[in-house]
Amino acid sequence: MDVFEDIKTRAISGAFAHGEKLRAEVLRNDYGCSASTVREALLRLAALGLVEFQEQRGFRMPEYSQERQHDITQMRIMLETEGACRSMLHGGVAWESRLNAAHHKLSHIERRIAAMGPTDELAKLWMEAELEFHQTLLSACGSDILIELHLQVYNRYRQVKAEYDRAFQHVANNIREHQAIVDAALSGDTDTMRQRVFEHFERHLIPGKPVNVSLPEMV
Amino acid sequence: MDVFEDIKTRAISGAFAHGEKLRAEVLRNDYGCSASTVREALLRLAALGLVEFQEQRGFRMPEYSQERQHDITQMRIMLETEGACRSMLHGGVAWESRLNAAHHKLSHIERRIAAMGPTDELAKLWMEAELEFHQTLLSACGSDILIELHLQVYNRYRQVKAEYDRAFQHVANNIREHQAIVDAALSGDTDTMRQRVFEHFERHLIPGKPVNVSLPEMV
DNA sequence: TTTTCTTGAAATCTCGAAATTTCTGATGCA
DNA sequence: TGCATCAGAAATTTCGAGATTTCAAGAAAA
Repeated sequence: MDVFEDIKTRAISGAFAHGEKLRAEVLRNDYGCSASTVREALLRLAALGLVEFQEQRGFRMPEYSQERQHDITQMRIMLETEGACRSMLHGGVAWESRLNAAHHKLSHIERRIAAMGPTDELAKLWMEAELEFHQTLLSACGSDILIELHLQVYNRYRQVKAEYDRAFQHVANNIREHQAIVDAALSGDTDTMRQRVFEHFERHLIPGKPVNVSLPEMV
Repeated sequence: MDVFEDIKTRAISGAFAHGEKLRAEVLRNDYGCSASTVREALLRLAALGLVEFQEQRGFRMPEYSQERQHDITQMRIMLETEGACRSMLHGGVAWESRLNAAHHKLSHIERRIAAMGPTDELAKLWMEAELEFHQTLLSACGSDILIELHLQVYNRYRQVKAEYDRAFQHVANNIREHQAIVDAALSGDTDTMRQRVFEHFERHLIPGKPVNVSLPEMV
């Protein structure tokens, strides 16, 4: 079993509480490996910002704060706006159809959740499809590093919103907003895309707090 | 000695060649510690993108390519533009004076290098002062995550440009461009800042390749 | 010659124990 | 009581050895 990947999944999907201490000696029991192996995984997660590390004081999950959520959301807006707009310019029809496919898969799952409520199985599928949709959005941007930084920020966002996600009360909005993003992609108008990406994230910002300043004004 | 910090410094300052293999059993000799400790440091560096890691195949330095340089430069432009403009809006006089101080220190070192050539001692001071200047530029932006991602990208940039830096042929341009950025900060005009940040990095881009699209056009 | 297999060496990864540091809370003193 | 000190316990970090995997060179087969 891949200890790193599994702990990462748990850290992102809310299996650990905000601020919870993560002890290698404890986690090893879940994997039947040594504490050193767990420690190695935790160090890598720390470098990605999913876990906090203090020398001689071990590991713990980041604390929740509204400011952190705002900050991460803001960064997602910035990276996804830039990535989506670049994809629109360079992606061509191949990208548009991949985006359409990713959206189709995601919206299918979201509609099932809206209809029958969120089972564990559906929640897992949703997590995968949601990431895939947003990654597809950026996939034709031509910048490896933009994609890499986005994944880092995306994971932190998921971690912060894990509790919120579990309720799936946003699912109706999500369906609409994702559709609006796909429409913008097909329209070819980057200003519209900017607006749609912003609207998708708007409710996770602290109202009134300033957002991006080097991007054109929104709202 | 802090193995992680020291290997990081070496990886950034060009002590290892592009593509060079990094073996824990070899590096341990430089620090008098066990291979596990070195391995731990390398894993953390890999998570930051300063070293590449392949399972069962160890660690190596990233290969150089013009595309990688362009990509990283582009990301620096994006993050520093955004961070500098936000700092201008929220930083106030305290930020302006810190920026001035950081620039004064940096330009002092750069003038000495221009006059007497780059000694090892001056090169080390320059590395520190250059980072401090650019971090000060972003320091009042109000976004922890923007600052963190910028540091990651900055380090990769330094790594890619380590050879180029050593010659210090750009030092005259640098003095002028840093001054121009400070002037823009004091002018209060964010459009000017955008332009000045872009000009500072322009020569590290691949000519003709598209840059940011969600930011206003430049050049 | 080219390809596949074998085999020994080298590199990587995992492990549990030992060394070090931090935490806890009990004791003594003002 | 309030504060400092000092064990003992617990947690963290380091270590070198052993297990596993990859790499490389030569032999065998096509």
